[in-house]
Amino acid sequence: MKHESPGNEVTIREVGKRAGVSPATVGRVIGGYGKVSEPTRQRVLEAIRQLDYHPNTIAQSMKGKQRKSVGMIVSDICNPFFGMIARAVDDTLIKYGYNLVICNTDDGIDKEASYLKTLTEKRVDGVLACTACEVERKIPRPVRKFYLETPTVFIDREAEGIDVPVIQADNFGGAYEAVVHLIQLGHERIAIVAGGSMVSSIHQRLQGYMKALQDFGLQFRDDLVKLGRLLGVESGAYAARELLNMPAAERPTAIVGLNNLMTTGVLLAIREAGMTIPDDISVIGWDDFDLAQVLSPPLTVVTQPTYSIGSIAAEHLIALLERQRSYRQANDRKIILKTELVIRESCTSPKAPK
Amino acid sequence: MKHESPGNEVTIREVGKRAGVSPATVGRVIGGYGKVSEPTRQRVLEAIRQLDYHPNTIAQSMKGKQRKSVGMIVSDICNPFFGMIARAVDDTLIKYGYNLVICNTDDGIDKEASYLKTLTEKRVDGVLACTACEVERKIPRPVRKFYLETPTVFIDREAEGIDVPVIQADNFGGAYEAVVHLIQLGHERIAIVAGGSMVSSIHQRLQGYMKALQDFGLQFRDDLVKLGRLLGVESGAYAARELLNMPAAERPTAIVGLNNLMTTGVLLAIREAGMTIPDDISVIGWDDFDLAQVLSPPLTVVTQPTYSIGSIAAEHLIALLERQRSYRQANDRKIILKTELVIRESCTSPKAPK
DNA sequence: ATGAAAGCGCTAACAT
DNA sequence: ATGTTAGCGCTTTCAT
Repeated sequence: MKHESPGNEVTIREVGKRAGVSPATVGRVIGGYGKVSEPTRQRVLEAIRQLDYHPNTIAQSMKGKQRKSVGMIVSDICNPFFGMIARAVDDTLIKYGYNLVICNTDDGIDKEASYLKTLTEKRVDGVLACTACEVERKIPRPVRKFYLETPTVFIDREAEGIDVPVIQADNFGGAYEAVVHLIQLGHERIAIVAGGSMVSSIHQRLQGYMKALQDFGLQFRDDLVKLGRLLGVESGAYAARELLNMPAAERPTAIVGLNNLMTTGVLLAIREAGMTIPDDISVIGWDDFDLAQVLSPPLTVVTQPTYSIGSIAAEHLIALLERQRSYRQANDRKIILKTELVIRESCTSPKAPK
Repeated sequence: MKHESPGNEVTIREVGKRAGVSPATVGRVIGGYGKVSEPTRQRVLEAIRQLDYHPNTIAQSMKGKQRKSVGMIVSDICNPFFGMIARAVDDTLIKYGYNLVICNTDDGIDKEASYLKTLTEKRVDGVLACTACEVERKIPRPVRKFYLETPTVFIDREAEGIDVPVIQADNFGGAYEAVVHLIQLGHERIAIVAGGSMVSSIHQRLQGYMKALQDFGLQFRDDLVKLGRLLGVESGAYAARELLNMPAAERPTAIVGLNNLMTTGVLLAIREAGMTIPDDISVIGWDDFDLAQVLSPPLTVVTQPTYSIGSIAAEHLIALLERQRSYRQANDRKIILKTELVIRESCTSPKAPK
């Protein structure tokens, strides 16, 4: 375990000694500032090579420099949606030399608060957050304070009264379109299965759902809206089972899953119940995935440009960090990207309409 | 943008002033070392609260302390396998107060080398790596050097001549079992679709495949082993198409996909070709996933204890970091976890056995 | 063009 | 029990 035994680290000073120059000069060549003559420069570079010197960014940070790292708050990196976001973010950040610190909150606001605390202590330059803050729930003081004081870009979700830029999909529109699609097919009892907590994106989707019902004169029934206790496949299956166990006359003829985990759960429950899609029940998922085309039948889904959401958010944060004024303007505080309804074969008209 | 404007940071010194004590005393209370009287301690705590002081871990690191952060090398965090590993790792690390820095290499050794460089510069305490190093390929000097000098635990893959602990599944055994299953069903032309590069875990699976063929007196045909160019669904589909386009007498009667992306690609290609599973062709996947049960037919897969691999690796690294000695012993340098063949309905006996 | 020296915020002897 | 002081490795004036 020779790594980092205090004291044996190669420093700027030793490089200087080796190259026959002062530490300051070495600093200039590695930092690329000030003036260094070409021959000196080469000698220093050679010494760096020989000693296998690596600048200590920790020490650099001490002199007011950036840490070149940003934190990312997600519910769960296992979830392909967040995986894709994280990937997009990392791809973008690395172009600017930043590293990504991942924090899984499971949508728990306390876990989020705790991660935020360690991120502050680590003095990350900024954060990208799929916050666990819920609609109409009070936000812990330290959480609000953190987001207000630290360069932050929200992803997918926003939080009331925390005015930072947010990049998200058109959740309202996407849900509206999906529900209208079902209504036009003749469905009148359309259920929604959402998981976890009442985060802003889910809230928006629910609003889109309700607006569609309303626009088409359909009665809203709150027993058709299932909010799983947690965000997970099993939770989605549980909710779907409740729906499927209703008496035939009340039972929904269509279900829309508000995220991929919930949708998987719905699919599981339908198979369990021995029902077939779309003959017995129509299904729409949220977020596309490769296997969707391979399911029998191929699944109709609402797609959002997940990768773009991540990369735009990251670019936005970088702009904030490099202090570009233009990004503090009101008109790009909120970027909403279009969703798309990809119609495959999991929806038809209900057997006995009405 | 008031965050971190140099100079306005609340320091130990201001806290001291506020509490009427020296900076050193403040350090003692936040660090929990040395002796502080209870009243003083309370005054300091109060000052910390009032000023909303947060210790600067960057500065702490300067005094030889740990950074409390570890890097993690993966191919692609989007891949559910790596997502799950990352999740397990983060869950474990956070218990010990460490944070996780994610690095996506796309299995490119140069990208890996470049991330390793920034991780050294950031002086992470250690790293967990699904290395991109391939079997029988030379490893860049800096990469080998890094792994040898930095506390490292390999995950899923190892690298020749880099003697660090590794946690992995029984790739050989898992593949052997899957292939024997197929052979016993009567298959004689069994294809393998692997993606990306010849990383040690894939190599081991291939060995298991070959051993099974050999043990049962089946001829190895290298046109039945497809190594996709990249690791991705499309690459898997491409490979599978080549297999399916073979003349019927040569065409494989079974395909095993060596990871979830490849398997998805195989499924896609089979559907495209209008073939049905398992009547026209049997399929086994690697790595289980929730939707596997919902496919028609439900997919037979080789499962590995992914979460455990991640958490064991993380625990191992922590032990290396905090307890050093005991974990440097030979007998736990390599931990191999059992796989399991989950038999569902995607395999039957081939229609016209020879 | 290069060097000397003063910190950045904190820890850890060493004093008192 | 608490204060003083000297760095950690680097950047950055200010001299030379």
